[in-house]
Amino acid sequence: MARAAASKTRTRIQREKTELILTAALEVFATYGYRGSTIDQIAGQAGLSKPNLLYYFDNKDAIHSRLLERLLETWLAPLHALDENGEPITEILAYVTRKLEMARDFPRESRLFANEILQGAPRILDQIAGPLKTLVDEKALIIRGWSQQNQIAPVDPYHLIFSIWSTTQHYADFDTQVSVVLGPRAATRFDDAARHLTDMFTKLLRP
Amino acid sequence: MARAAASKTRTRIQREKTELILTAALEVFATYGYRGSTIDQIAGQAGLSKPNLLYYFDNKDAIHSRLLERLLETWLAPLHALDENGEPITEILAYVTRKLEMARDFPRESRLFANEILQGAPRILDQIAGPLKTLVDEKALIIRGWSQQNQIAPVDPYHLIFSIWSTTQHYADFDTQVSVVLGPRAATRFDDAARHLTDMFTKLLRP
DNA sequence: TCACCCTTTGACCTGTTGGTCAAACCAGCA
DNA sequence: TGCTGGTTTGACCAACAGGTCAAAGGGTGA
Repeated sequence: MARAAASKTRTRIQREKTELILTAALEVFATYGYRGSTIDQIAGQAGLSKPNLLYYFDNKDAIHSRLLERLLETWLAPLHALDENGEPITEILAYVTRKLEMARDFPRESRLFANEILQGAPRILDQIAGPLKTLVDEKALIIRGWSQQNQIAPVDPYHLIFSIWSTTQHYADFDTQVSVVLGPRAATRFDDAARHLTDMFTKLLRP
Repeated sequence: MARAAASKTRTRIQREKTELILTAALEVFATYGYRGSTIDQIAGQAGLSKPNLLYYFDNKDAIHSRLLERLLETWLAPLHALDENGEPITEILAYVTRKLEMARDFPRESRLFANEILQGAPRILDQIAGPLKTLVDEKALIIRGWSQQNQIAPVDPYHLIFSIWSTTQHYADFDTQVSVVLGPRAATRFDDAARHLTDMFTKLLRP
């Protein structure tokens, strides 16, 4: 077992190198998926030798797992923030906006997640079936309540959430395609997307 | 070079085995991506030995390339069918429906495509920048025309198309997540999605 | 039926990948 | 300044992956 992993990170160097490795690994895993990525690639990206990297993490899987742990928190935060007591349409539009900002600011996290789900979520199925599903169920109930009180148009809350996830994450996961198709217009893709999605979900939800 | 690849497929066995291999490879590549898949895996899935598989295809890349070639045709067909002379909203909703049916009936093709784009589209960038972009530009022009003639509400045609792609393909690419989150409701996910998306795009486009 | 060519396979080769280890190296504190 | 324990590395290993090849096995038309 790697020395540094035997106990909680304590020295300055350990903190720095661990972070360095995770950043490099995020880049690599997000692009090639777990099986498509190699330790050498990650080490190279981090500017370390392979044995040096393995001094900080027990093995390839440990790096990946650590990334996924962190990911879920970040990932669920925006939905968590959806407030039952806020103005319904404002709340949902704010959620859309936050998700789109995450696609813009954390595209690698989005791709890491996409890769994992595409492969059948072998390593995070528990988290999907547990915390994620719980949170979605909870928020779906709130949205259904808003529907029933006629504060928003009648809508299937689950498929609404899927629509928000898919449309926003598309700008991270399929950025290659989006940018090529848009050509020069790609420069303003996130602003244009914000306008488009705000418009779309407003029209969908207005009672 | 593989014997069978030297000339156009001619014998019965060649036709059958080639098809068998491509089907197996689609399954494997769609799940693990190019680098994450092995020839042994594909051979195993097809019930063949590795050398036997390599008798029909020169190498791993040849199998993958063949799949991608076929994919683009299938992939662009529904958009191609969008008819300038049809009733605008009907045409676009029909496109949404067709795309959703493809997500339901050809999820592996969708995932293969998603995997390729996620990795930066190294092997189909030309096709994206060429035929795909050309087709999208052409159809975007039609949609813009409909907008300007007030047959549909003003909308950014490119981002409309992205929304259609993302929402429909989500049900193929993220099926693991969708099914887990929906739980027992998952049984009717495609019908529910059809209703939801029809509703959403109708409201978006109605002038 | 038999020859011919298509098909299949076991053995093998080479490069890659995940991972180990002992030894060298270095940072910081007594 | 000299320990001491954290850090780094080159060399190495076993398993795996892509791909080759010669030889054996079959299907089918003459």
